Amino acid sequence: MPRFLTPMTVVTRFAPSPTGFLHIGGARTALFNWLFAKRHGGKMLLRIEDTDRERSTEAAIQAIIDGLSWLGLSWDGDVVYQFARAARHREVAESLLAKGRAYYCYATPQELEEMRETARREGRPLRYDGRWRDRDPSEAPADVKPVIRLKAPTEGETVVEDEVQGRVVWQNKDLDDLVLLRSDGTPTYMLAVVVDDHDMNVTHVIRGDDHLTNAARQTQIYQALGWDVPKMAHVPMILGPDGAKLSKRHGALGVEAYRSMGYLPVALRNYLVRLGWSHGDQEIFSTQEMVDAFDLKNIGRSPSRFDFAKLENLNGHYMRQSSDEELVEALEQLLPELDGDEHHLGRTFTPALREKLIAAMPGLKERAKNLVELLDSAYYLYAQRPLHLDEKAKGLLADGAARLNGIGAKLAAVQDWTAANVEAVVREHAEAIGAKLGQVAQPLRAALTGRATSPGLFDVMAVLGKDETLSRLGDQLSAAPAA
RNA sequence: GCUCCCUUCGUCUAGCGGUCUAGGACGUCGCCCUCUCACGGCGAAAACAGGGGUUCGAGUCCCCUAGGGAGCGCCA
Repeated sequence: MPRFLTPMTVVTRFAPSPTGFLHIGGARTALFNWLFAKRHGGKMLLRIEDTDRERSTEAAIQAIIDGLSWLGLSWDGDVVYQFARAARHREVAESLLAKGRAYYCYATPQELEEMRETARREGRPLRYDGRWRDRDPSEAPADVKPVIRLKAPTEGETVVEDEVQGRVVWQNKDLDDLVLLRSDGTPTYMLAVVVDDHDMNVTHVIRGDDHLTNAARQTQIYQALGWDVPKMAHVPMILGPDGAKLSKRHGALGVEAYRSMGYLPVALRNYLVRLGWSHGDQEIFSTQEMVDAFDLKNIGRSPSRFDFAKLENLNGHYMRQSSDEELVEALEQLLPELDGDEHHLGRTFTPALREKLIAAMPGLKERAKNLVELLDSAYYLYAQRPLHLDEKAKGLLADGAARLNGIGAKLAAVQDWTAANVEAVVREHAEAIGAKLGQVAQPLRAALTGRATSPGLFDVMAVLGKDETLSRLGDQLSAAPAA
């Protein structure tokens, strides 16, 4: 049946190895796979590559799943655990053996190490020399358990038509006979990926370009098996801010770290999608817009650096865009993740505080770049009297307390405590003493919030309420030396 | 060492041979708004790694050099 009558369903997969957290590069790879699948009405599968039994951990699997969930990247069907498919992998390796496309190799690890060492010393390529490729099995040492190696072509070339990198060509003489099955009968990554991608009907392999060389070797396995090679797209890596490889030491954080730093998933997605991919001059993408616009063609081929400043900017944008309720909700969810609890907020907000937060949120969200800052900037809402003033606030008050003389009584006379009404009183007071509004507003802000910056002063007073405002004012003025 | 990939403002990028005196965004700086800080508005500085070709014409194509990156495991 012609292909155009049976449109191929796009199937992508995200295939992390559970040896650590979901780092930022992996998160972007997952995002790209997810977007591509969504764009084409296909599916994204999740496969955990846990064939390295030594290094795979349950905690890492959980971290990956949590990270994807937090980012809002859902996968289709059940999670596939690669190790569980070992029998199938072995079967495929043996079928290759039967077809004469693979062979037993009895070289020991020590032997291999010597081989590499010699090659290194003599400046030759570090490749397996094929010493068991055509050797008669009767020569096999009885005490060595063999591995199965692919009998790779020695002439001609292997070509990968990459959706991002273009046509990439290797000379077969440069590629050696890779191990398919270890001596303990478990599959290597190289074999497992090919078999799993094939069995899972994966149509598009989108992954980091650290796999580009692997793509050539995997192509050889596909060819030996007589299977179709899926389309491949190798996306450039994300480097640290200094251009160096992202390592544990700088920048290589798990996505949960970004959550703890107060970034919104929607902002991280937007930041990540523009790292390596572009759509003309567009910078801001709703999730739907990303899905509609995403393609492989516009993924660049050069590596990019991670830039916190831009992430912050985007995060600020999405915070301003969020509803007040959503932000209070997000703050509450962040509470358990903050180190220490310097403000004794506990793990949830009291109903009264929640109400104040929502009321003050329009002014607060304009001023914060992440949720941690947002919570901190709301200090004046949950601070206990008497307020602890920071250095700048102390300075403002020391300088301007005198200009506040008498303002308490005027404010106490306000009947209907609204932002507009208190503003009128404060302006009047400033005028009466011959001061500019700022000269009164700043010390007042210091007294009421403990900080030199805050949302608009009259909004602050309105949210605080008359009693609390007057009490805080009284605390600071009575504590200050008489002017 | 060998193989492969990459190289436009500080950063992310637009550019798909002429419309490029190279555009946008973040960041930086200045001005405006203003009770502070933000937000918002306006404006500025800021890049085609270097060298050879090809072409009437090159940021765009080819080659070399330099600089980055990846891989070369019975890790994934």
